[in-house]
Amino acid sequence: MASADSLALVNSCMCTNLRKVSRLITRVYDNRLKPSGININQLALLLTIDGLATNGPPSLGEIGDSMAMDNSTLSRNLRVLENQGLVQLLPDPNNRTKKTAIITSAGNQALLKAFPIWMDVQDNIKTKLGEKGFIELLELLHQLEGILRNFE
Amino acid sequence: MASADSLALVNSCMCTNLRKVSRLITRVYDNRLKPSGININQLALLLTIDGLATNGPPSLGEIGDSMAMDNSTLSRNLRVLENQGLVQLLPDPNNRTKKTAIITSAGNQALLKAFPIWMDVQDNIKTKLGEKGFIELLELLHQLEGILRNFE
DNA sequence: AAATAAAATCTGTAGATACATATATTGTAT
DNA sequence: ATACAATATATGTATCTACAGATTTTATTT
Repeated sequence: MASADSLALVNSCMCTNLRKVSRLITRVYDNRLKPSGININQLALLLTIDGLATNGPPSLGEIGDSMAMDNSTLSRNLRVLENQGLVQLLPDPNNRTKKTAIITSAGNQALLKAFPIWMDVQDNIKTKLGEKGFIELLELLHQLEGILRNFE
Repeated sequence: MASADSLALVNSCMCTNLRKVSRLITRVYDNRLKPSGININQLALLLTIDGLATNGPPSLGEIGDSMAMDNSTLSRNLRVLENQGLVQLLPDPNNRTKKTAIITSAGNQALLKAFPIWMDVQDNIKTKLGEKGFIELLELLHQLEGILRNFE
């Protein structure tokens, strides 16, 4: 290829940039969340389960849809939380192919311990990026998410 | 927690959103790139190696820095490319602790095969998001990258 | 009612990610 | 020149990611 242009190319790739920033920001959040015993992925899982629980415990499918996470990935990620005693997986009484997830009291404790740390990191980034840029970035990510969810 | 708020919370988390969109966009790119034999991570690696090669083959450390990828991760990702015969890892003659990476002819062929596909997906997303939004998003990601690289 | 299709979850396999630690080399201080 | 510190890469371990295919149950068709 053309050596000189390759860096400019990869620097303009939406996918590569998202992956890179995703790596960077995950390290920052995970590092800060360490004292809480859970990482940002596990925090997001717990919050999603909690958020979807208004009409009974959500099924794995619902959780996976909400997080845009492959069901096989979700299955294994929930296994980790289950082994840590933070969630419990129960069969759906109305449909034996389905399984539902509920947060244990230990899970709720982890959530409460992680929350203020999350808030602190989030605010820190918001300050550094500026409120306007922060909101703009979230909005663009939501737009892109919609596009990618219906990509051909 | 407060069930109703949890979804709003996770929906406003910069890290969670970046991770989610990163999953989604990686699936789209990887799916399209399948005929080329390499995925978007491998394409980014090859382009970075190529881009850094202006003054001789780059060391693993340089590549990892450029991609904001942990060196242990990079080491394993390069192993995959090496096993596929797309890159070659050579000892640095000036420093025996260092290793440098060069792209093989098979690697260049993969690159040339992947490039038009990459361009097509990239243009497709740019059209759907709008040129303005696309550029804005890239700019905000670059800003955030700078912030995260120097986070305390 | 039996056969077929569809849906939900799990497993096999493979790659991506990073922290902690080990190993080997280079650089520095005494 | 030797001892010590710093640098670069690799390995152990664990988690995250997803495609393909298997299994079980539910829904539909005939």
